[in-house]
Amino acid sequence: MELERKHEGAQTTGGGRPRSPRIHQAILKSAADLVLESGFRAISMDDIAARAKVGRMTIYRRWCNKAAIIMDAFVARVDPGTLFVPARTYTESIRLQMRSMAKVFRGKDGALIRALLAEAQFDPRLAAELRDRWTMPRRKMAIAYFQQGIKDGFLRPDVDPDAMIDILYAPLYYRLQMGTGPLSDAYVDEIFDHAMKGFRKS
Amino acid sequence: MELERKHEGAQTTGGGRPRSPRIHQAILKSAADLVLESGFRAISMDDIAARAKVGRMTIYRRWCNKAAIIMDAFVARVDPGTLFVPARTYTESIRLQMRSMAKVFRGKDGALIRALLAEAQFDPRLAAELRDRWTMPRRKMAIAYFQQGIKDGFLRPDVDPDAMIDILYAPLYYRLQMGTGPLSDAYVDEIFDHAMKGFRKS
DNA sequence: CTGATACGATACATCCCGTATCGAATAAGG
DNA sequence: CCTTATTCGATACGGGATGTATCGTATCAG
Repeated sequence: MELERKHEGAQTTGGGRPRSPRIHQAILKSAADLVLESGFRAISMDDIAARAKVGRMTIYRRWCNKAAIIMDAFVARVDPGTLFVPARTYTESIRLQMRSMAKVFRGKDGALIRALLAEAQFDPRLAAELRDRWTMPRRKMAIAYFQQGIKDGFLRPDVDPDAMIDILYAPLYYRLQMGTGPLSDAYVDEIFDHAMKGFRKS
Repeated sequence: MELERKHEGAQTTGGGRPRSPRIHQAILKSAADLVLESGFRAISMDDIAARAKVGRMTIYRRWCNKAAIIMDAFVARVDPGTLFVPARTYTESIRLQMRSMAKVFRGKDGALIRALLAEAQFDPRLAAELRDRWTMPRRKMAIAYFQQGIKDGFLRPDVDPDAMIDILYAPLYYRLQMGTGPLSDAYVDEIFDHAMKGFRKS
C-alpha cells in the first residue's frame, strides 16, 4: 500500500492540482482488462496508458511498475472477500470456503493472482505486498476459525492451524500453477475429505 | 527436451562442423552460476554469452530463451533425484522423502525451480516442459509408492494417490513461493504428521 | 491572481531481444 | 586432399519496452 505506490503523499505538501481519482480508476480498469485479454507479459505500460487515454508519466507518478498496478487492481476487485459463511456443520463451512476460493482461482481473478504470484518471485517488494494484502489477511481469518473449531471440539486439540491452512489451501495454489488438473469442486472435496480423515490406516 | 531446444537434430542431416559439447556445458554452467549469483531477472543473454566466452548466436542455436537454458541446467543438476529410500517403516520413508525435497528447495536448486515455476506461468511451453521433466516423473514415482502402501495395508484403501501427493507436497511449494516460514525439517514433520492423522476429532 | 502541481504529449537514452551477416575454424564424405 | 556443410566468435541492425525529462496547458488552494 505504501511500498509499491509512488509519491503517496507527495501532493499533500502544498496546494496544487490534485490527482484525479477518475484517472486513477481508469488506469486500474484498463490495466486489469488488458491483462485479462492479452496476458501480463504481453502488455506494456504504453498499452495501459493508451487504453486509459492518459500519458505514461501520469501512470509512473502513481505506480512504479506494471505489477504494482495489477496488484492494486486485483485487491480492488477481489477485496469483497470470501469469508467463512455458516453451513450445516462446522467442517462443511470449511469445505464451502475452499470451494469459494477455487471458484476465484478458476475465474478471471485466478489469472491475475497467477501473474502476481509469479512476478513476486522476482520482486521482493511485490512479494511482501502480496503477503500483506492477500495472503495474510486470509490466513488470519482461517486461523481464527480453526482455533474456534478446536475449542468447540470439531477439530483435534493438537491441530496446528497454520499447518492446517497449508495442507488445505496449498493444493489449490499448486493446481493453479502446475496445471495438473482442474480446480473443480470435486477436486476440492477430494483434498478436503482426505485431509480431514488422514491417510494412515489404523 | 525437444520443445524448448532448437534445431535438436538440425546438424545430423549432413556433414559439417559438429557442435561442441564443451561449449554446451560451458553455457549451462555459466547460466546457472549467473542466476544463482544475480537472480534470473537480473541477467541477460549477453551476460551468459560473455561469461561462457561464446557468441550469442551460439546460444540461440541451442536454446530459444533464458528459461530454456536454466531448465536444462536445472535438470542436469538435480536429476540424480531423490527417490523413496527404505526407512524403518513404510510411512517414515515418505517423511524422509519429503525432507529430502525440502532440502532441495532450501538449497541452490530451490532458487532455480522458483524462477522456472514463476517463468512457466507466462510461458506455456516452458510449463509443459517443467511438468514433463520435473513434476510428472516425481509424481509417477510417488503414485507407485503410495499404491504399494495401500496394497500392503499401510494406507487407507480409499486413499487417492494423486490427492495424497498434492496434500503432502503442495505445502512445500507454497512455502517456497509465499515465504510464510522456513522450509525446515520441523515444518515437513508438521505437515506430514497432520496429513497422516487428519484433522477431524471423532 | 498567483503559485504549485497534475496532465497529455513527445522526445530521449538505455537496455534487451532476436536475427542477420562476416570471415575463420572444423569435421565428414568423396 | 578437397569440397561442402555447419559451427564459431564477433558485430551490426531493427524493434520494442523502460524510465526520465520537458513543454504547454489545465486545475485547484490560498
